[in-house]
Amino acid sequence: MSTATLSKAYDPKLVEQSVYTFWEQHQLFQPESIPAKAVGSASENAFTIVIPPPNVTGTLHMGHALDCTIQDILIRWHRMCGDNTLWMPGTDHAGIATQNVVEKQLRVEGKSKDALGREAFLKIVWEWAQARKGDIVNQFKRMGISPDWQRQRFTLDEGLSIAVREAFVRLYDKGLIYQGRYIVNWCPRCTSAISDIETDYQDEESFLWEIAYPLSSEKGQSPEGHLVVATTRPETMYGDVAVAVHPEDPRYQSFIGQTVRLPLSNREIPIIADEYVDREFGTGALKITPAHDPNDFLLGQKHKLEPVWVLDEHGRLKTDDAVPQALQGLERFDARQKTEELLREAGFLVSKKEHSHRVGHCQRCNTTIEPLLSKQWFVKTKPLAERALASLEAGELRFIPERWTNDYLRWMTDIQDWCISRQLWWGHTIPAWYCKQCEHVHVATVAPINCKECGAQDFRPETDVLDTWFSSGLWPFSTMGWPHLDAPDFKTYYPTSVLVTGFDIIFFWVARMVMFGLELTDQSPFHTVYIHGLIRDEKGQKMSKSKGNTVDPVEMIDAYGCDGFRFALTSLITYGGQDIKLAKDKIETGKLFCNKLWNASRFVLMNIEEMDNQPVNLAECSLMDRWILSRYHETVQSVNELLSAYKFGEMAGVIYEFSWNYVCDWYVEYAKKQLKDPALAANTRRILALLLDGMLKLAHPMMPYITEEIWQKLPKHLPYCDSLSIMHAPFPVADSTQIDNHLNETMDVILESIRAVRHIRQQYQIAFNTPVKLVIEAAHPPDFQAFSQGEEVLRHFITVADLSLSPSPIETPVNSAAAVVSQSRVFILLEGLIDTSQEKTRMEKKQAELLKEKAQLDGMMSNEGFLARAPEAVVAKNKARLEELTQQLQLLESQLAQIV
RNA sequence: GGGCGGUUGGCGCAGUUGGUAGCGCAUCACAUUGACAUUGUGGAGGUCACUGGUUCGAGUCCAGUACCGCCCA
Repeated sequence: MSTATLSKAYDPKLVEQSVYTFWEQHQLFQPESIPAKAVGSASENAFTIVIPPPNVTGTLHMGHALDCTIQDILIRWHRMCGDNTLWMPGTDHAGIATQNVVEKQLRVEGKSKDALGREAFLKIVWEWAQARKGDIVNQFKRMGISPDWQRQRFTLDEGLSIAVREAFVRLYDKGLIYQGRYIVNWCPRCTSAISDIETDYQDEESFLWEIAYPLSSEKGQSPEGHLVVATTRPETMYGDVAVAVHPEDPRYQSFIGQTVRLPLSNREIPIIADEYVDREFGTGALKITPAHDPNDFLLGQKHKLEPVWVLDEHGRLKTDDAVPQALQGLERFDARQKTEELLREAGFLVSKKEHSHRVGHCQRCNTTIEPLLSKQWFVKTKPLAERALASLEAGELRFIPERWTNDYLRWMTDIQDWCISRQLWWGHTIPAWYCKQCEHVHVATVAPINCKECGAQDFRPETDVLDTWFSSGLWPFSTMGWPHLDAPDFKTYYPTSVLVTGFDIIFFWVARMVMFGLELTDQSPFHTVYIHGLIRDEKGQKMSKSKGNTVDPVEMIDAYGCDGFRFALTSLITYGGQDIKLAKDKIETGKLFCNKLWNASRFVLMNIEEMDNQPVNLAECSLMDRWILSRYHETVQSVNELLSAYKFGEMAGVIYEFSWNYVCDWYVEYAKKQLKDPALAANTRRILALLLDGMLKLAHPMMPYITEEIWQKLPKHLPYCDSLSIMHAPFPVADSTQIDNHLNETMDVILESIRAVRHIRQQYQIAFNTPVKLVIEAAHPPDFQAFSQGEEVLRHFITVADLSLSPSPIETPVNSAAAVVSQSRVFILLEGLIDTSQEKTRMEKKQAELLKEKAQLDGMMSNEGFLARAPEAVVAKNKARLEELTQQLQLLESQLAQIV
């Protein structure tokens, strides 16, 4: 990165790796390397983001690319603003997901986790996770992001594990964690409990079986001597402990209090009455299976019925007296079929009707969930949620876009206790020990010595591990050294500033971080949650491995370059957080923009080699100079405002427009002329250098590589180029005194005239470089002033042979084509014959446009309501515009009159 | 069933205090290399889903309808 000349086209492959290596070598991502601000403490100036830690399960996808691009933009911007900026990176151990993937791999090799044993299995998972972590970090680096890799964390790290145990014990001691026997969502494939929100419900076409349960009592008055129950799960009938009917159901009044015998297993169970029963559903008689159905469990509790377990952890019918021998050991769906057959044969099956209902599936492996009554650990969420809600109300936390607040509110308000124990091996073991003597439970950060209950010294440790989201919930402070309150990072960087993530994990993750943060640190872990949309494919479909429509971000980076890719992503972000449909031609746009920036820089660098180190001399500036500086400061101002407001898409648009449509299209072209003028060359170089430096700095957060590469080639003697890297160079600050709206209007007249003349040139097929004679009638004084000031600019852009400017009305020159600009007429003198019909068409078209606008304005201005109620400024603006329009129309009419 | 989001030129999308509809891509014409053909110049293209309301004025606010998508039960 030393020669000042650039190659003809931007080649990201030649730049990205060496630039990233440069950043890393100088440890520029570490907050310690940022020059400290003159005022404020390290903590006061801190800006912190913790990365949503990706699962070590897999590879990064487009969502990660978007997520980390947004974070990198914020981080690089704040870093350049001199903030004490920390971006904490890391990965998540992803309990179930990782264990599943490794188990699957073992199966391919003909091994199983149970054969290996816990210790050997965990060793393999660790190796696997370490390898994946490396892959993920490499992918992240390809994205050009700048987190402090020195601080990288993993949820199973020693420090984070200490935090997990500490948090568990504190919550347990406060009664916010408890152990209890409840129905949980059980995945028979993962052989673990999972939480409510890890369960996805899908509509399934199934059946409703109606089964006759014979009355066992002699007092039975039913002619058939039985009660017909309806069920979607006949295979669980061996675990029935009662049949329930509605207390006011006239059909079953006489049945209440009697008993029935379970077909096939012959166990006797009571008929009970409960208002919970829906009389309209099925037969109105409900079998109660408390061990295997959540609603039945509640009814069972209410009626003090002892549950009977008939399904084991693999979803097979148990080898147990309650289950008929023929069915013992059968998988649940086989058992369902077999049960149906047996019932049919024995004459108990009354009917089988088609029925569609919603069935829970494991989010990780899609296995049908088995509701199972078991002993699990839970977080009592209500008190935690109350604090979380209060902090939202107190304004300590906000969502962008705001609408997510409602979703978050509703979920927090209607929150269920959270099942946190998992029957897995990969994860944080729950810090609990059972006394082998008296079964007393001890919860502590370290193993107990003596039983508090009976004094025994023999303990059985808990084998269950915690839900991954438990450790993720501590992430913003466990990564900072909590529970050590004097840990330097915790003191300086906590609470963090912004959390950037997708809406899909608001409940899984964001909500839990807020609850834990408030409970354990007394502070909201961040003040702003920025929620972005999902990346979809070009047809708008969600990307998924099963659909095969996933796009690998690293492949996109290989093909289009990282900066082009990042620009494209950023420009597609909307403030409302709309999902993003990503097509390749959009990324192509980003690549083209990089090339444009590269070549503009190439031009500037080629021309500033000889430059001095003086600041721009405003007194020596031409109209064009002052105009581009005005536009530049305008751009700087809006980029800063847009970043403050998290409007990334607009920021990308503003930078693109300024660089391409202002600097490249106009200023660079004009600078070519000024550079040849000895009186202007030196100052022009200063302006070019200033603009290039500014553009690079503005774009750097979004496009880190190309901006660094080019910036390094700026002359080192420039006062604003003296830092080691653009990363630590100060972000541009607008000088509002240089923003000149009057000047912008003047230039608009000139630029519009240039376009009008170009249009006429094209119409008459006058070659671009053929000099033309111009006559301008500028009877409107401001126009005259504008043309007087901008004559040089006009001459340069339209190759003028001769130009005359009149402050008063003139006769229409013979053989001329005309355009009306502002309130003036611009004539091009044509040597050949004027195509009057073409002229007429153009004039009439313009006339029609203006008349339409005039009609609207006339309507408004003759409306008394408008004049009375509209703001004065609007009325004045309309009045001025109407005057201008009238004038333009007059000019057009006189022009048309002479064409005939 | 409840909630949320979307419907704007051929395509993809902007448009937050209501004041004459913008951008990118594609398209048409011209330009052939002096930073860039990964380019330049100019043009064409829209009754802002529909209905009604509020207002001097609605893409923008309110109510309802249709279609598409997501979340929750």
